[in-house]
Amino acid sequence: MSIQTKMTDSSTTTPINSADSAKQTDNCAAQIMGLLKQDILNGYFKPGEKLRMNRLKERYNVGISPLREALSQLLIEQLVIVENQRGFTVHPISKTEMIDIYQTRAHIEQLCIELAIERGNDDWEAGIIAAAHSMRKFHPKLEQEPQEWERRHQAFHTAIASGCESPTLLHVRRSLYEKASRYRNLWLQDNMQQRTVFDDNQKEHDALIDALIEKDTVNAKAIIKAHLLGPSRLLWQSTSFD
Amino acid sequence: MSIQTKMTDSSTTTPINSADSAKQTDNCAAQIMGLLKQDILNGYFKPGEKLRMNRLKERYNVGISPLREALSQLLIEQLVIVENQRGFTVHPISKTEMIDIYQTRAHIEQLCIELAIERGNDDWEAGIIAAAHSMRKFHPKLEQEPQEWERRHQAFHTAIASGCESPTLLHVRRSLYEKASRYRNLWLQDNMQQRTVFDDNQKEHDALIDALIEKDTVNAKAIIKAHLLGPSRLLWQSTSFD
DNA sequence: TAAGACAATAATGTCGACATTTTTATATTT
DNA sequence: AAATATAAAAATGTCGACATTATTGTCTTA
Repeated sequence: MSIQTKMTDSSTTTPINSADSAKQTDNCAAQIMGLLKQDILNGYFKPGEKLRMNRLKERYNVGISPLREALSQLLIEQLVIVENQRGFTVHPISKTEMIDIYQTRAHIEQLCIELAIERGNDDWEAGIIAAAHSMRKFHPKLEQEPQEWERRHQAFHTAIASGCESPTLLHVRRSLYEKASRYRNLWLQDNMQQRTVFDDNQKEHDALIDALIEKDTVNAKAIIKAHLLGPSRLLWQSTSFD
Repeated sequence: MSIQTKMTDSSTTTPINSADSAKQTDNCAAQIMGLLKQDILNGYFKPGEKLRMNRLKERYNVGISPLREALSQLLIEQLVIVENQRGFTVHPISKTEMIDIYQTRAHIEQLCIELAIERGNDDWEAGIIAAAHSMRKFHPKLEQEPQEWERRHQAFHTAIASGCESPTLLHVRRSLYEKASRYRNLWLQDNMQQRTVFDDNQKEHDALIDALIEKDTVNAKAIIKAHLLGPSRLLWQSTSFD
C-alpha cells in the first residue's frame, strides 16, 4: 500500500506522484518532501498549524520515518519549526517577516540582474525573449489557468536571473522565492480578480526586457525592484494578519 | 547507552555534547546535525567520502533514525548529497564551486554592509567597536588558539553585518559562511603559519571600521570585497584539487 | 463556581527488524 | 588470462513496536 514497497504497482503510486514533479529516482522521503512543501506553500496546511504524524501518515500513505526526514529538510528552509517532544508545526507568518523576505528578495534579484547584464551572452538574451513570448501567448488564458501562467511568469524571471551564472546565488534566489510564495498564495486568493494589476505587470516586463537588452543596469534594477515590491505593498497595508 | 534514553545519565552524554553548542532543548537529531556539520566543515569527513550508517552509528552512539534526520537537514544546505539506495555522501568540492561561493559571499557581504550603513544606529557602531577590541586583544595569541581567534573574527564581521537588521539576509549570509568554511579549513591547515596574511587582515579591519563610521558605503564595500576575496585568491591558484 | 491536582489519552522520538538493492567476491567459459 | 555470469556479502530504506513526554478531561476542594 505504501509507495516504496510497491514501486512496480503503478495504481497506488499514481494518485500521489501525479501531483507534481516527483522524480522516480528520488527516494520516498524526497517525494514526500516535495508534496509537503507544495501543501505548505499552497496553504493546505495553514501557518502555525500543528502537523500531527497520524494525519500526515494517512494523507501520504507512508510511515513515520520518511515523514520525519521530509520535515527535517523543510526545517532548514524555515517552512516548519520543531520543538522537542512537541512535534512539527508550520512556520507561522508575520507581516514583519514578509516585508523582510520581499525586500531581501528584491535585493537578491537586483544582484542577479546586475551580474547577468555583465556576464550574459546571446543565449541569455534569446532565453529571455523565448520565455517572454511563452508568457505573453498565455496572457489571454490568465483567468482560466492562473497557475500555468504563474509557472511561465516564474520561468521568465528565472531566465533573466540565470544569466548571472552563479549556482550559489540562484540557489539563494530560489529559496527566497519559495518562502515568499507562501505569502503570495495567500494574497492571490483575494486579489486574483484584479486584472489591472497583471496588465501593469506586462508593461513592466516589456520595460525590463528593453533595459536588459540595452544593458542599462540602473534602470533594470529600478524596474525589478518596483516589480517585486509594488504588488506586495497591497499586502503590507492589509491588516488581515499580524 | 544512547543519548536520548539515558538523558539523566551524564557520563555517557558529556563526551558527545561537550564538543560544541548542543542545546539540551533540542532533540537527538538536532544535536547530531550539529556534530555532523562540524565534522564535515572541519574536514573530518573528507569531500566525496561515503557516509556509511554503521560507522556513523558507532561514532555518535545513536540509531539510524536520528542519523537520517540529521543528514536530511544537511542535504538542503548542500553539505551532503544522497542517491537512492546508495546512501549519503559528503558533498564534493570543486574549484569552480569554491570561486562561486566566495564571490557570492562577497556580494552578500557588500549588501549587508550597504544596508547596515543605511539602517545602523549607535548600538550597531558600539557593537562593532566592542567586537574589534575583543579581536585585537586576542591578536598575540593567534598562533596558540587559532580557532578562538577565528571565532572572534567571525563575531566581528557578524556585528557589522547584523546592522542590516534583516533576519532573512543574515540567514543567507550564515549559510554561505558555513559552506565557505569547508574550503577555508582545508586552506588554513596549509597556510596558518603565514603571519603576514593576518597582519594585512588587521589593517583591512581598521580601514573597514573607519569607512563604516564615516558611512562611506563605496569604500566600505570595496574593502570588504578585497578582504574576502584576497586570501581566497591564493587558494584559487593552488592546483591541489579539481 | 472556579481553580488546582490527578488520571487517562494521545502524540512524539528512538530503536530493532525485515525486504530490497547495491557492491564485492568467486567461479566459469572462451 | 580476461571477461562475463553467478553467488555471497553488505548496506540502504522503510515499517512496527516501545518508552517517554505532552495534552486533555475529570474530579475534588475551597
